[in-house]
Formats: sequence, structure tokens, C-alpha cells
Amino acid sequence: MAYWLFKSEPFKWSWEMQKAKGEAGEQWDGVRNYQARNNMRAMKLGDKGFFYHSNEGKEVVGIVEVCAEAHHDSTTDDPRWECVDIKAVCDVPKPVTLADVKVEPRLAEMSLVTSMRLSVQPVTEEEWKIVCEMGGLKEVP
DNA sequence: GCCAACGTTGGC
DNA sequence: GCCAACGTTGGC
Repeated sequence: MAYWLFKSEPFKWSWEMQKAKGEAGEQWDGVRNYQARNNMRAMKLGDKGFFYHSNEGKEVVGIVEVCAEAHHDSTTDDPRWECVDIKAVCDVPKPVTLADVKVEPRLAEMSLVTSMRLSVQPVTEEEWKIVCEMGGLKEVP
């Protein structure tokens, strides 16, 4: 089991829109960055991820699960680009903001801080637990 | 809206 | 294969 973080501008694709898709989930399309794509290729069915709102909010608002492994991104004809499908699992009761992450010394090495512009990031198990705890989740998904 | 950081593109 | 130009992202 691996952990990830998915960034989205809420104007473009918000947590509410993701939740509305329910169990069916939705493909995480539009990624045009090799590193982000490689991260998605490494994902396995059932991997968990944070859903992060960039620009507006700048906070982790939800937990998602990978419900389809990497496949071609249908929003482009270019065969280089792939994406996974994710579905909403639950809300983060107390959204964890970027500022919260920055002041937590144990999260200093988190990709959210060190690789700010990467839109799909790996999260370590330790970081996962810390952010879940900060987010007020009773148990770690 | 600005601007810094960074990834990609394309000429050489 | 290098590097300058350019475009995009995302925090502020």
C-alpha cells in the first residue's frame, strides 16, 4: 500500500465534484508532467491519496482511493499521457492547510513543501499518519 | 495580479 | 547535448 497526494484547483475540479462521482470515481486526467505521470504509473489498485485544493484553500480536504490503475488519458490523443481513476473515500474533518504542513517539523520533507509544483506526489506512510491525525481523522484510512 | 520556480521546447 | 526562450503553476 502506497500513499499519494493529488492536487487540483477547485475551480477546475473540486472535492465536491469528486464526491459527486461517488463509487464510480473519475479519471485524474489532464496531467502533462512526466514526474506526475510516473507517479500515477506506480499506483496500485487500493492505494490511498490526499485530495488537495491548490490556489483556493491550499488545504487537504479529502481522502481518495485508486480505483483503476494507469491507463491512457482520454483527454488527449498523445499516447505519452496516462492517468488513474480515483474515488472519494471520506472528508478530512479539519482540512490541513499548507501553512499547517509548513509549521510541522515532521512534515518538512513532504513533497508538498519541497516539490511545490508537482501535481501528483508521493506521500510517505509517516507523513500520511501525521496529516490524518492533524486532519482530525479518528482512524488512519 | 504579480512573480519566482521550474519544466518543456527548439535552435544551434 | 546544451542552453536560452517560453509557458505554466501556484503561493502570496
